Amino acid sequence: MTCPGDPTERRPTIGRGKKVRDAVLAATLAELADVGYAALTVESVAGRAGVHKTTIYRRWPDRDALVVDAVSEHVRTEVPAPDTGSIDVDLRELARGLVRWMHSPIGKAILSTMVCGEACAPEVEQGRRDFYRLRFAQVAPVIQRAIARGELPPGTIPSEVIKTMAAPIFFRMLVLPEPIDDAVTDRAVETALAAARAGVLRDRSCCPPGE
Amino acid sequence: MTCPGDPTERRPTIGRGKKVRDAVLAATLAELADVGYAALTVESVAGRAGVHKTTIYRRWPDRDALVVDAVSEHVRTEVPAPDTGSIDVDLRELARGLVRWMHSPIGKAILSTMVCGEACAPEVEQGRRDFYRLRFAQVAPVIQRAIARGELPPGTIPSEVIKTMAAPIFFRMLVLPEPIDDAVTDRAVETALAAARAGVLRDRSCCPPGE
DNA sequence: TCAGTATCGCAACTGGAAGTTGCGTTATCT
DNA sequence: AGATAACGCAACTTCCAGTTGCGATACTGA
Repeated sequence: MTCPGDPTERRPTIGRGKKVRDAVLAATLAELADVGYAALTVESVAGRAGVHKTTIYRRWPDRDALVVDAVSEHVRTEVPAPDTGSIDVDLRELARGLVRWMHSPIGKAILSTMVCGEACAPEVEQGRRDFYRLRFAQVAPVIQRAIARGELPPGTIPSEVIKTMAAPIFFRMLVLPEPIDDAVTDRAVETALAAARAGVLRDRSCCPPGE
Repeated sequence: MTCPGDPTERRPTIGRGKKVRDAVLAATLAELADVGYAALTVESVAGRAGVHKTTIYRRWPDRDALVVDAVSEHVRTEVPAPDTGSIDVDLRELARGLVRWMHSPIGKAILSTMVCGEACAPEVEQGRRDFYRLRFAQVAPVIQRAIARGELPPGTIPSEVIKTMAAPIFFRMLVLPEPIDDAVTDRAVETALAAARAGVLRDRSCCPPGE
């Protein structure tokens, strides 16, 4: 039984270990972006990483754990929250960033992992919830500032504005699927703003419908 | 070489054949609803249908063809287009119907088939496009009548209204995922209506922004 | 009713990928 | 330089997709 800080403890990944780990995780992301979550095989990842299959299984218990590990490294990336003083400009910038991210290799890798419906590993499920919760929290200040400036009605729920903006983009990317151009992106932004300004996205439990 | 109508031709599925086919397709839908598309195995379907695996492979070339066949039978179902004289009521009825369908066994079966990201068989891909195109076409008259009544601005694109209403529901069901209650459903409807009334969902190539 | 034929059940097979095990080899740290 | 942790390798098991050959069975048409 070794505890953290125990002088007799050997760190599990040192030197060569770290290089292998990085190579495998990078290869996993590349495979995810190329063939998607369903078609990803451990042997392909091993080949791409220049590593033997056994090495992967010694570090990660199974395929899902590997994917979760590879993805979660890039899940905590900071997304810049724009602050131009105009909610129209800020929200459009967020939407364009979302679309760019969706088409990037890492974005595609994460998406293909996280859109497995209900039938995915519990770790993936939990990771997905954390991911979106974090993302919404990161960009909520953009909406809060707009409310403070009086651009959006008081009581507007920031996460609802973000979701309303993001929903049509995800819908076209994952469900339909249709190409996403600037017109689609702008329409998503304007839809979210129109709904927010109409008071649809307010918390109704605290504020009476003062229409 | 037999041609259709050739008197020497034997119909491929008669008598016993039809019962087997129905049992297998029903079992496929049940399995889809239970475990989803990714985890569906031909042997499970065979067991549930009380049929041998070989029988399935003799009638359908592979797993995907079986799923497509099972699903496509239920894809052409008519969805009633409400006509109460009020777009608010009509659209809310459409949204509630969508949510009910999503939670039904057949709805879950179809959804789990159609949300496989980019990595699904071309037949599934094509079936998905046809499915949504048909659905949008079926309910477009609801929007068109609202435009004719003056409830929505002229030039409003019916399919855009439907997509804007449906997107948040799919988003919460498939991406987040969050439970979908009446508040979420109503908010999706009001968002679509607010955007339509603000002129966001009009065809901009034909009508100048008469704001 | 009865023969003919299509369909089905069954068992045994190939092939690919997940995941495991034992052992020899290499790189890293002290 | 030597001990040791990490890696490479090969050989397995298991599961499922998909195939094949043959014997059994149920439907059809006369």
